Amino acid sequence: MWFRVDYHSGVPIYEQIKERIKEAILKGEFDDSNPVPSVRELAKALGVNVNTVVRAYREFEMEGFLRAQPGVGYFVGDVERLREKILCDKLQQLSLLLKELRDLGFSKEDALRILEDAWRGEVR
Amino acid sequence: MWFRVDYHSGVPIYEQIKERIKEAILKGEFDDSNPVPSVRELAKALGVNVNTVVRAYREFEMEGFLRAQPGVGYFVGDVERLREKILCDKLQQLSLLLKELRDLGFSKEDALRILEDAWRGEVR
DNA sequence: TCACTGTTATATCTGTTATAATACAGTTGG
DNA sequence: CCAACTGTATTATAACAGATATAACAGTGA
Repeated sequence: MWFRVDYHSGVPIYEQIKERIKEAILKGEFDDSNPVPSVRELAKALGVNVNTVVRAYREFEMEGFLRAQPGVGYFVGDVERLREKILCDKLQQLSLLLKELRDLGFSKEDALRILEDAWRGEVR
Repeated sequence: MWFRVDYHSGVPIYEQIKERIKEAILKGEFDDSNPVPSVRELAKALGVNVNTVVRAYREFEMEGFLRAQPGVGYFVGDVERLREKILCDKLQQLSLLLKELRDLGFSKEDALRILEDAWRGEVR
């Protein structure tokens, strides 16, 4: 498997799985020749219980980003919608965070400098 | 009391207390004539157990933002250090968030617009 | 048929959160 | 001194979430 779970991070395992699967979907790492791992396969590879993977996948399915096909497997849903949802969430976070910084006395000019730095860094 | 705990938010009560006390300290609402409420007083006012308030105060003390004086009460610690620590944490969040937005294909120009909006809004 | 797939259910263990009830010791003002 | 506050400590209990173990059932496809 391309990642490991961290038992000491305080973050629930099923949340970690959702996060990693989400990243992989966004990077377009899944297709017909390289499908989402089955619940048993992923559980075995990560050394966790099947139910834990099931929970992660089912929550993801309810959010519309995975489709379950009983007897066959899980498949990626609407990637573009996933991207838009994440973008929307992060924009809200950004707006909130900036207001907090402003209230803490942070200057707009310094915030601008951090923004420039972010776009200066290399793209993954 | 100037706030209430939310039993249905999923956020532990002691965390809610820490957050509210932190905000009050930052706003300079505590001094000799208006000290931090005693553990029993706050517990009674919020309708929660003393131990829950104790946990909140003790964790805050270990972070250096409250000083316990047995027999007397709790007092605010180094407010400026608290402000700096929070600022540092939020700047890290900002940097991370901006890089994520960039990787999601968000444009620097749109980010700039959100930044302008944040500093345009009213100050608390 | 066989070996996969997802689905469902039950029971159990663990750690965290919160409560309740005491008890002890330090501080302060009358 | 004493009463009424403070913080501190301990023990027991309950509730809940997270994760596990185990098992069974049904759909798919080579």
